[in-house]
Amino acid sequence: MPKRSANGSRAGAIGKPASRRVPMRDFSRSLPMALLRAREAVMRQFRPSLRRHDLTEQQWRILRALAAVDAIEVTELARTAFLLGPSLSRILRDLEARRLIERRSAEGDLRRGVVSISEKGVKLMSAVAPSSEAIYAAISRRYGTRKLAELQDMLGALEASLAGLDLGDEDAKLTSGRKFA
Amino acid sequence: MPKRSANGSRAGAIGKPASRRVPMRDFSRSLPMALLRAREAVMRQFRPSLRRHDLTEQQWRILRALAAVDAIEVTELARTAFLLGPSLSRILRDLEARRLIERRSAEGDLRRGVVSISEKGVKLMSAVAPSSEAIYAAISRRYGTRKLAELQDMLGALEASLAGLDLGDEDAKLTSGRKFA
DNA sequence: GCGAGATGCTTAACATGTTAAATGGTTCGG
DNA sequence: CCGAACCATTTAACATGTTAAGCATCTCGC
Repeated sequence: MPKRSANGSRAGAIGKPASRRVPMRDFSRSLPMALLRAREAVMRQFRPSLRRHDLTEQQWRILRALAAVDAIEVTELARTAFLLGPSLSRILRDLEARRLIERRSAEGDLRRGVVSISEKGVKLMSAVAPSSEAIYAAISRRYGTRKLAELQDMLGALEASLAGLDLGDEDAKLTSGRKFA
Repeated sequence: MPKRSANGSRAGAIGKPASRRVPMRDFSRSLPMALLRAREAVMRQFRPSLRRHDLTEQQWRILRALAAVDAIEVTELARTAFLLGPSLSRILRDLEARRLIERRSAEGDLRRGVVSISEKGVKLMSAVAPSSEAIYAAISRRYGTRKLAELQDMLGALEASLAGLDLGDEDAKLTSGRKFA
């Protein structure tokens, strides 16, 4: 596909680094990037193990959440496994098809779905958990158990400090002012 | 702690919490979850602002990376913006269609693509950067600037400590190389 | 009871993450 | 030169993230 813009000219319009024109924090100091990179470094360790059991990261999160309780409503599960409704809905459909979970509806409220892990799901967890724990132990050893706990605390504190902050409309003040009541 | 045992729970009846049968770290102490939640808490602040400018998080990452340089090869950009090739390929196609970036191919090697931000892209960045910086400042204020720097350091250290570790085959040792059926 | 609104979940639509395969270009041994 | 191996990027296929709609059910005021 020779779709490229065949711009044979000497990069004419391409000027100097825009960083001089658009003042902006150095990319490497972006907190979201740091969190993303750290998480990816961690997940890279787990993914092959999950993959060998045909589990995605999210499916594993759901099974773990289900394994800790007897049964749980879908909305509550979404909160626990930190998944949005639509994602959870799709994943539950697949996990049910694989018979790793069981569903019914809540008594007295047919809107609510109640989910629980199946025996087959428990067996799968038993197969995965040992290696998962081993990997976690290796990470903890490598990074330092104490430091790891400290990191967890700081992450929790960050989350807590931003809870209910909602800065999302900051630039509304900068640009146009309030649009909504 | 009770040991895991397939104690033949009744079929159909939903048994007791599987946590008794599958020993596993408490879900709330999962490092990947903590990182995910923290990152989401941060990104939740930025997303509305980006959305007002019709930018996704990844598109913004790319523009930021491009703004810091004159031009950059696709592979290098993927590393900088921490995106996989296929994702980057799609996003560049869209950004080019919106004329926010410009592409050409490297002299002497037609395989390599070279990307740079366009004037229009720079203008867009100029429109977004102020609110982005304001949000970042608010987060820093709220969490503590010093603490934030410390967190960044610890995240970097975590990433570094896991670099080249690759525990992915840990459970191959545990399961004796059971083949997938 | 009953109809409007609220609630719980699912579906739709589009963008990205992820792995595998394909495409086009380059390099190098013979 | 020639073709095989290699390299950079893209395309393909499937799963999830994200927002908006859609459906069924429930609640409540009248």
